[in-house]
Amino acid sequence: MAQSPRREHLIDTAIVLFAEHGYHATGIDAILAAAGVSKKTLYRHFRSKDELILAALKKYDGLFRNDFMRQVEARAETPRGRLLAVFDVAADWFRQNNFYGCMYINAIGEYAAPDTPIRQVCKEFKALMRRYIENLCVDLRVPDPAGLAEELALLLEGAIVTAQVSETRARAAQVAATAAAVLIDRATGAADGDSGAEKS
Amino acid sequence: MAQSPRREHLIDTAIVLFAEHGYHATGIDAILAAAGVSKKTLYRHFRSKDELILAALKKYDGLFRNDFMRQVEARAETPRGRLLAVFDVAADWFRQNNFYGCMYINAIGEYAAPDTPIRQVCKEFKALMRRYIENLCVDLRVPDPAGLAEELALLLEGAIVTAQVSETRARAAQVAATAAAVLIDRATGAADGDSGAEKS
DNA sequence: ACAAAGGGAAACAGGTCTGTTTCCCTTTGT
DNA sequence: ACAAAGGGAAACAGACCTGTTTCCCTTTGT
Repeated sequence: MAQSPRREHLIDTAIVLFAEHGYHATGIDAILAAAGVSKKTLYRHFRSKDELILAALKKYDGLFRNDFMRQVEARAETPRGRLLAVFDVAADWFRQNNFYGCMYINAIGEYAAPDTPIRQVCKEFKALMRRYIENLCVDLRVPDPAGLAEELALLLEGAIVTAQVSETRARAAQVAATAAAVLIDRATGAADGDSGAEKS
Repeated sequence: MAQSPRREHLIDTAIVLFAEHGYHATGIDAILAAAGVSKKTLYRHFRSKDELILAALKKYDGLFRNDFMRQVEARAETPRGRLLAVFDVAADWFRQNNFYGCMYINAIGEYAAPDTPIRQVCKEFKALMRRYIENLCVDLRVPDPAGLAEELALLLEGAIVTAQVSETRARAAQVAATAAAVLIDRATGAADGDSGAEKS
């Protein structure tokens, strides 16, 4: 199925190293040594390092989103439950000892030039994540699902970055989940003039 | 008095280049050429490139936070107004054509190793920003000012990152402001839904 | 069994990186 | 005016970068 097992292995190795050390700081030789493969093989499959970076970002996009959605859907049935589960899954992600933030955010930080393929892939990833959240919001039947999705996506991004910088990473996801619950409640219940202090 | 005008000019130039191109991708020579200064001068003032990076991050921390707070305080008088003004100021920041995201987030992306001085400076910056927001929340006299500050700080981080990736950058700040108003209302126990998210 | 392709190891080319040093020309203090 | 320091230009060292090429050994198809 895989075009070439060596090609895939190379991409998988590159994903790990790029995630941990960044893109400029990760030399070709480090990837080759980690993958146990020679330069000749690399340049048979990829024209340049940039092409390998692109392939890594594209493959990780599929892997990550697929895994993420699968976990969210395994944790809750209702739309509201799933929206909150997003932040539980994020918390698990943050707790991994090989968590180095979002590969795409980090990539954008190193490749700021507009209209490059790398930026394009990063934008697509973020758009697809936001769209996934939006689909959950649509199931919620709120008046403005896109608006709520934008807010929740913002919280998720903030949690990712805060977890990356912070010492206590899971805390970021918890804070985001708390705020998300408030925003969801407001979008679903508080449309009419409900002034009752109904506690969570 | 600045210790040395050349030293400061070097740091200022480095800030601009690091912000736009990142840290590994910005060579010493590029900074020297942009500053119109020779290597000898650089290595008279800094032992290494890392030390220059550190000096740039430390100086920018002061410049940015000072400017940010000044603008927030110029825009509103009340605690609530100032909390919302945070996102207006952010919107103006995002609109600048030399906006390349947060220098500290980008730095963390390139320097993931724990317990390095660079990471330390980044953590301190984020902590100081969060503390500034927390002080505004204390003035709001909400039951849990620290908790609200964490949520608002998360929104701000999310807005920064989203603006960095997105095409329509000011939109990110607007979404964050909308969500922030909801969170603030909830924390203050605002009776009805729309209690005016005006600034000024 | 034997030819053809795959691929590892390593040399190599040409750049760029950080950091040092040399030479020489300003500027400045006295 | 004159010595001392500051600092520009540029060569240099040594390392690392990407990407190419050569040589040789394995694997595989027939």
